[in-house]
Amino acid sequence: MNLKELSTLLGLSQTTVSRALNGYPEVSEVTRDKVMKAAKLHNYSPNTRARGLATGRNHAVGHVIPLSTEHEVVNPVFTDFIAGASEIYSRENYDMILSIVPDSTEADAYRKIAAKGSVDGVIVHGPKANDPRIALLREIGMPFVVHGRSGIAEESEYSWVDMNNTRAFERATEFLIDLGHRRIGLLNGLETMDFALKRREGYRAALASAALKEHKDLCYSSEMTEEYGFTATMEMLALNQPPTAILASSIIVGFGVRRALDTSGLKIGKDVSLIVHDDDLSYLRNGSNEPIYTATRSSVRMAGRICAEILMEQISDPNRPLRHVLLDAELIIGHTTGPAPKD
Amino acid sequence: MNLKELSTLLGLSQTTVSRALNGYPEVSEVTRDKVMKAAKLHNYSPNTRARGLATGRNHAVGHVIPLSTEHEVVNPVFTDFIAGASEIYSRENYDMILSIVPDSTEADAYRKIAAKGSVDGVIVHGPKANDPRIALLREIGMPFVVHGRSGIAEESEYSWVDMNNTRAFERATEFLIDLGHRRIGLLNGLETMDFALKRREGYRAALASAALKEHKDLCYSSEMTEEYGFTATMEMLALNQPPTAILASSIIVGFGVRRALDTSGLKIGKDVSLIVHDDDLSYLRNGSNEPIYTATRSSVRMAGRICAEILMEQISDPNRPLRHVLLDAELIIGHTTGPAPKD
DNA sequence: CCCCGAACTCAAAGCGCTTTGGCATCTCTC
DNA sequence: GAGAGATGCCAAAGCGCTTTGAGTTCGGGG
Repeated sequence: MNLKELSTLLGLSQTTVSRALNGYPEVSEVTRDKVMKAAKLHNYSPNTRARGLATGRNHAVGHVIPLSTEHEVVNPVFTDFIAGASEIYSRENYDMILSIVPDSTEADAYRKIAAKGSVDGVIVHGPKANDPRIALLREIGMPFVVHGRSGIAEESEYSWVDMNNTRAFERATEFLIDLGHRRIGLLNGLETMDFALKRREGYRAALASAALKEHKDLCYSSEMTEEYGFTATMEMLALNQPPTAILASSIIVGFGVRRALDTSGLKIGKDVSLIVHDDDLSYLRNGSNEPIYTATRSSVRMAGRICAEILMEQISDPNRPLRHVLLDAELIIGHTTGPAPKD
Repeated sequence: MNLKELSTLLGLSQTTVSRALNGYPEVSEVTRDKVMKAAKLHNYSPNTRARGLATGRNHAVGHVIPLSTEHEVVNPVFTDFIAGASEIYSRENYDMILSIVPDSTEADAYRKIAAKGSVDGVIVHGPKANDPRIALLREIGMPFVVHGRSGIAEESEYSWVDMNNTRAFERATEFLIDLGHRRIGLLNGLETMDFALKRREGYRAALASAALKEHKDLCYSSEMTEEYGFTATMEMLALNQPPTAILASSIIVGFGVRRALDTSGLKIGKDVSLIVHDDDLSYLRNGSNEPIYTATRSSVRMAGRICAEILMEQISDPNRPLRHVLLDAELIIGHTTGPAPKD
């Protein structure tokens, strides 16, 4: 069923039917009603391509996922993020187009997306420490929102939604220091990524203000897998002076830490304390009533919602001022932290 | 840059340029070359909407994710699946459109997608025991591939890619029985889902052929979270006759089981054995060299690739015969199983 | 030297929609 | 009762592409 068919069926012109459906005032309520009913009855939805072609609007946004050899953004965090974003999209009747592109061809991919004109805006995932995509998108002139930030310099020049990574990890480290811990391991994410750098800074700041020095052999940086948590922890435990506390960059890494401690016969929260960062993932809840892990928590799903909302805003009116949202993580106390053991 | 601009720039007609770009034989190699170069230089990509309108082909496939109150398909398994699928899509230059729709309006959503004509085919995720979507899509006449199956009756009438869930869980159960276990807990997924039902069948079959009876209080069914694994295990351990082995439907559930055993001071693989199903998720690897958990393993990412490939086939030639792919899970032996403890 | 087919190229139609500008018809107002 | 302004509807253009059917050019055989 297309417009033409529907309109001949109704004995009206295409114009009138189109206007009726799109809420233009030039059509009487009676007619509009008739049209609406007929549309529903015959299951008519305007063809998106044609509509897009005519209006220049796609009702679609793009999520470009760099597929790199070193870092996979298609991860559980990403999943929850898009779950959040799509809540907004479905409300606004927008489609979400996912392109997973090898990061070698990423710049091209963005240009191509712009040229193909199939989306009205994009969301940038997993910004690196100094990410060329931002300049690129500004140059192209397509509305975009970054999940995270990239470098400090021009962060006022694009819209972003970020968690306060620095503060979160600073706070977590302070908490451990207050508990008497002096040797604190950091299982960070890949430090090519902006968020990981910021977390590192926070960790460092807390140590510094307690006049503690950072030990190189207690600081790890890698893709955030369970295996990583396990291996790194085992390595640290084998040191002459193993850490009494560990800060893990995700709950999955935390699982690995737990396994390593179990394997080594150490009691979590007693022999070794653990704080994880908890993205509040729907499938990896940190306890339902009561938290299991002591954690810095910030819902990535929420971040997805906010990003999407800002992008919608930006699309509907490109002249809106840029938006910057900094979400604070809360420190929640679970069963994996305790006072530093005396030796 | 659009076709018109590009062609005047080259001093050629739009037809010629279009043909040159699309590989038609009516254009000389010299011309084609010039056109190609210019297109690359000026970063020209044909507008997808216009192209779609003209050809009726979108170069896009849809993934419809039912968002239900009881079951979230946006889960880590889904993530790896689309990572696999998109490997194929990006190779074939297809877009992936994700729609997350409330499952109450799901039927409508499919009709609407068909009517809007923005995709050439769809992949059906998370089929329920008897899923109406399949009949619906056949009626609509849009190419589709199901990840999983739905009921036994007409499974020859649509394309699907599934894991042999029944066999996998039968084999795992047999393995535990061979180790001497008699009380085997099952932490299944939601048994409204087809895959979970099939797993249950396999479990049941193995028990039956060993002349063991199924204990209701050892069989759980729920969304596959860590919390679920923990809670259910704690409950079972509190029984008069707790299980000596547990079968968990995912590695995440397995994490919960591990935590429950730790909490209870029980040694995994000794006091209680554990087999998980391992979807070989990139972020939740079951060990890199050597498996950690004893598991039935089948790569969901691979399933994604195969689904996508079949769908591409089906789209390019709707008359291709339907395809049915049944992937067998391998049983891999990790450190979480051992002979049943004597009491 | 001419004609014919091969090799190219082109103008124009059409995909399904929105939107501009215009045309009836109808209702007031003076 | 006529002109002005609403009101409700319509025809047609145009979005950027593909594709049909119709040229145009060129080289080679008769």
